[in-house]
Amino acid sequence: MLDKKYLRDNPDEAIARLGLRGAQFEAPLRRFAELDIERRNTQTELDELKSRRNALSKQVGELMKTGKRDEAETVKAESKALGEQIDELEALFSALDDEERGLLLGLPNFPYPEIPTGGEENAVVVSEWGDALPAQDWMADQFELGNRLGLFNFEAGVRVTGAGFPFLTGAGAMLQRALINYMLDVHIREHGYTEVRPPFIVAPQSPLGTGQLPKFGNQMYHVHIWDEDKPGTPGQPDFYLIPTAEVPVANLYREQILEQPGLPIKLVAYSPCFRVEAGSYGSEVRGLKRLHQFEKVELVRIADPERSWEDLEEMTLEAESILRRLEIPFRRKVLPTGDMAFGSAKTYDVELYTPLSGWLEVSSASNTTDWQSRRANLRFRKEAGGKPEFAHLLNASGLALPRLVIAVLEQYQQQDGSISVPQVLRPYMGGMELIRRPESGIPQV
RNA sequence: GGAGAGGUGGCCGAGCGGUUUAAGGCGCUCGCCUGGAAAGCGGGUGUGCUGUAAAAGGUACCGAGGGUUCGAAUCCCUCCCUCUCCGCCA
Repeated sequence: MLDKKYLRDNPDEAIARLGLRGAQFEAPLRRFAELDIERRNTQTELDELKSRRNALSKQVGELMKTGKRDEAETVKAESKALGEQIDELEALFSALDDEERGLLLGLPNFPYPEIPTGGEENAVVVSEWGDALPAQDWMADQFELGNRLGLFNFEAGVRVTGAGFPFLTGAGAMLQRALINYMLDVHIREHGYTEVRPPFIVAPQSPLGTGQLPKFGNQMYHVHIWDEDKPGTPGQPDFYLIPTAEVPVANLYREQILEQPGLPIKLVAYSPCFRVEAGSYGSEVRGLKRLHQFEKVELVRIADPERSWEDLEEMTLEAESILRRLEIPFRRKVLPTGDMAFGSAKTYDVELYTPLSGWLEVSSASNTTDWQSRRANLRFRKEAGGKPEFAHLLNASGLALPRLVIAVLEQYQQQDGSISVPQVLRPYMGGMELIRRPESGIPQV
């Protein structure tokens, strides 16, 4: 959510800044300006009426006490009339206030000044690391490798749930678990994060705080509690499955004022992620590239506004450090204004390189500045007795798993068809050095 | 899921229709006192909106929402949550 006072005082600047996102926000911003004036005038008037009613009511009390019943009745009548005016004005006020709030909830964050404008094609690669491993004739892609080695089972996933919900099996499941544990350990032990195990199902207030609601509810799975009285007519969703751990973790301190918390607060969370991901199917997203359910280790920082841009740089490096340790080449892009998430002021995407699947996004690191914290009403006090101020909220995947698994499979495959387990993961896989086709195990069909 | 109790300021806790601008206490803070400190005494001590150059002031908030009333922390309705006991359960 943007700062009302800023919008009020700098309407043209606000229009120009949001204009950088491509879409037109002039109309809602102009409407906001109108509403804001009307709302405030209404409130002033309303407060005045209430003040008078309070005085009259007090007067009634005194008159009753001193036995002046008739006079009390007169004042009562006056106060009642006032009350009717108040009710009317109150209705107007809440209509204006609701519309204003709705408008504000529908506005994205201001982009950071120096980032490129335009769509996806304008993303700028700002750094690259590692040497891309060229594809060889004998190499197989992730889908074939996984099937051959019995690492996952897509058909079974379709049977059990539907497309996009694969089983990981055998060494595939172990590899995934090893990566999760390894990444958590790196962030906890070396980057100073505190681990959080969040709820995977959240009430609507939480995605409202992070910005998925009210505009993007159709990208999340809804959970309804069965109501005997009105089966089949769910109405308002009761809960959502989290699309990322960012949602519960960024809401950890929602509605709180943190007293001299010593920012940044660094949180790392593993979670499954559920996304509807309408559209875009076919061979391009075959295998593990795009799923309805995937897993992720997520970094969240609650930052001091004065140094949140440094926090963004640090977090991106922390995400990238996983790839360095696994010796997987990657590059970093700055997303242009038109390609950023709604709440982000600046986003880096980290893409790893795989021999057969090419560049794949495995992390997205964003500074949402005070946009999310305003929605979530997350504040802190820098010094005792000081004014509460909105913290900055940042998030970065550290990292998303399926595509990381793709990279490990494709890059670490051997000519004999096995996959060599990356050094750093071996302790997490009981010392396993090679993933081979199991001679015995569960049937694959 | 059943029965009972309860949700009040940073914390404890009173209030159960009108001197509540929420008693009292604790904590915090400022001042007085003191050589210094403790004790004691006195003042201050929330958040949002509004307002202002800044103040002052106004208004709302006693779990949430609605209702009754001239007036609601207080009465009524609905919901949420916490605690105790029972049941069920990984």
